[in-house]
Amino acid sequence: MAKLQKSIDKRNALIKATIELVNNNGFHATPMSKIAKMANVSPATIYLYFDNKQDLVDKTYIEVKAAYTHYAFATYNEKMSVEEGFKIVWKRIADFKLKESENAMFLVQCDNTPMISETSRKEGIKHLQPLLDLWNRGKKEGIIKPLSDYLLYAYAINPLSFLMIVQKRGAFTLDKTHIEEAYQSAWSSIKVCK
Amino acid sequence: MAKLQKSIDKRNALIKATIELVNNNGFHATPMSKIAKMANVSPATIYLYFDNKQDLVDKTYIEVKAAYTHYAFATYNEKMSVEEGFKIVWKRIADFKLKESENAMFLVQCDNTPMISETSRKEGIKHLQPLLDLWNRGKKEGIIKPLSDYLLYAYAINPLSFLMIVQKRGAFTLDKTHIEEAYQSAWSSIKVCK
Amino acid sequence: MAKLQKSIDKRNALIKATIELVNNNGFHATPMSKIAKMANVSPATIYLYFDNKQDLVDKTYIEVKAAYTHYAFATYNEKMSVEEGFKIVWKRIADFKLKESENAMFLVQCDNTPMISETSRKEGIKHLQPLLDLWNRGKKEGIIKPLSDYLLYAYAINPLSFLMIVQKRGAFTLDKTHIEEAYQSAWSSIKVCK
Amino acid sequence: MAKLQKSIDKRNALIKATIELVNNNGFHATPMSKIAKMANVSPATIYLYFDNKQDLVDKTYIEVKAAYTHYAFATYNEKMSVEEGFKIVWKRIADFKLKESENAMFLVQCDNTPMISETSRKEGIKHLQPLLDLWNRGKKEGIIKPLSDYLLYAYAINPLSFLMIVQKRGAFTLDKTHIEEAYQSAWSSIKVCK
DNA sequence: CATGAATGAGAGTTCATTCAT
DNA sequence: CATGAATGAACTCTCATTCAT
Repeated sequence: MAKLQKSIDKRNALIKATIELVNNNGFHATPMSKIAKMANVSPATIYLYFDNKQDLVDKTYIEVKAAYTHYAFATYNEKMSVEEGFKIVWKRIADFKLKESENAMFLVQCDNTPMISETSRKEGIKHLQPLLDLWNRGKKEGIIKPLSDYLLYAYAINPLSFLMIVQKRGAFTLDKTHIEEAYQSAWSSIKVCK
Repeated sequence: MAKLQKSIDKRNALIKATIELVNNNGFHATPMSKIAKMANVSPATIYLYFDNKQDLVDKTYIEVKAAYTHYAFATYNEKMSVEEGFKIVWKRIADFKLKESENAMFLVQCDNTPMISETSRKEGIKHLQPLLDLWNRGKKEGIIKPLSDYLLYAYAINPLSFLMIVQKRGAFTLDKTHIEEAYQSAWSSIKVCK
Repeated sequence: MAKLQKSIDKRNALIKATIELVNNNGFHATPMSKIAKMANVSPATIYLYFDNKQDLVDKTYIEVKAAYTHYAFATYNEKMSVEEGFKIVWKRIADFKLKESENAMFLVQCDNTPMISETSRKEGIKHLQPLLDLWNRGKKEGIIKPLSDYLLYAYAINPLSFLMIVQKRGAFTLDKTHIEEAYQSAWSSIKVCK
Repeated sequence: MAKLQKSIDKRNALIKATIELVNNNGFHATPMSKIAKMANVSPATIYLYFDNKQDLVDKTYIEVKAAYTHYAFATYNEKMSVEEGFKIVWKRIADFKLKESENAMFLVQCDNTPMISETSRKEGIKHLQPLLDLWNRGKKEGIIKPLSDYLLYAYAINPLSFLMIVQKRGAFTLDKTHIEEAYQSAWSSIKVCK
């Protein structure tokens, strides 16, 4: 029990170190030795928990992606109206990107870079289904524009990633007003104009 | 003169090879030796044109970014109405992302990764000024929402990058209808609703 | 007693695993962890039975060498005539090399490689004494050529190792006829021609 | 020209260092770094001449094997009588094993160990053909026993390897008399007794 | 007696960069 | 101007060995 607990701690420390270092340096500029050092273990220890570097970053990706979607849908349920449901999910996503920006930055880098294996990428995408279901419902009810899910995602969700990055780079600070404005832009880009 | 010409060819070949290889493998998984091979020069020759690897990728970034903005504004002039100007620029940007997707992909990877030096990033951003000017005009005329430029960019332009990536990954194909729909979403997210 | 029994089983399993893995991969390409796995024990357990890797392989060598010589002389006794005695021993050795080829291969690899410590090598050689005694008797009786024991061994015994190896590699299959021919060659190379 | 010469020198130095170190320590106990040091080059330089460690040792093997057979047949021609031809070749082989014992030891280790790739092993075996041709001639003429080539090799040639090893270990010194005795044993083991 | 977890040291290999030509 | 050869430094990963349990 004590042993097992300790193991999970080390695994978590490794995942955390991976996120931080990859965020700052990129995948290939992050040596295993630095990850080990930051996690306070020997380089060899990493290989007790992960097969190799690719496996480490893949598993990190999947874990962060799962945390992301879990957070996004935590307060949502399918009985909400489309507009309310979207608002709730959108706000939670915005929250995640701002409050857990380390995690969110990591996902952005993974999603825009050839550093994640294709299988892990697909694995990570699965958890978004509830949002796609919500949109389908909206389309049927004539509330959401009848667009491809990719287009809806591009306009309703993806801009938040961009905003998070520029904020992280210090060029700009997102405050509550901006969030509200962003939400309005998101909603107006996908809702059916009456 | 002949010599100089030859030099420019080599430089161009190096830039091109860098783009292609970084697109497929990422910055740090792209060795100088491969770049040299693809450009049909010796590794040592790279250092006649660029200071080091960072300089090579920085200069590549700036050159591609300049080509991008040049393309974006090629048919625009400041006497156009705000709506017309935006439409023209937006369509040119969409065009660039689809037709010159190698270049566009490269920019996306640079912009979402810590691989470009901060100075080069700033250097690359300057050329977008005409679009910001257009938006300012639109705000004054009450046509564009009075939002931060970052927000406008996030909703009006950035989604195109996302769409280009998913298309590149083969998950989705953008046709003319999608482009038109995307434009409508972009415009409705930043225009003032009357 | 039960505990001791269990220990001997583990020790034997370790020796057996060592032989098999070293045969297939060589000494240094055989990690302790694989030996442990094949013997169904923990890597740490090996160190309860052996001081270190060198000790493990040295003790394995001595054990196999002892088994080899024990087998060779099992049906021999010193009252036999020189020719009969040699024939009996030679046939037993041939038998061992063919029937216990795993063990025999292991000895060959040890004897042609710097993997065994010098002391263990000397330790292993001692058990051959009865054969040397037989030869000395033969020399005195004028039946065996008055050659150095090394020469006698080289021609009378060592060829069997070579034949075993080529057979193991699949290039060639030794049948009863071959064995008889080999014996004739062995004997004619050391007996005094009349 | 000067460049090319220098390259060949380095390659030769690497081959030589490989032989010496593998002889003393075995394949897997010979790190590339030591080979590099002994050859007075950087570890990275090895990879300009060989693909990897396996390739280095394979190519070394083939080169030494070629030198061995070249030496063996240098003074032989097919018009010699079978007995004379065999004697000449046998003596040359004995010479090689004693005078170029580093090379010969290396071959023995390669041939009794799973360190050489199967393809290289086969490549190395080809050059022995003239000896097999000689034996075939001898069999037809009724001078050589009608045995498998493997048996002939086991008794006529292979004992020399054993003798070389024990001499190298210092247990025994081969002088001219021994060589003559060994030759007689070799010849009597394969010739047809009249 | 037996272990799984942990690790320091070192393995093979790659690569950005330099330099003699 | 252009190069192929060379390399030191750093990379990922393995392994013999130890130790708390």
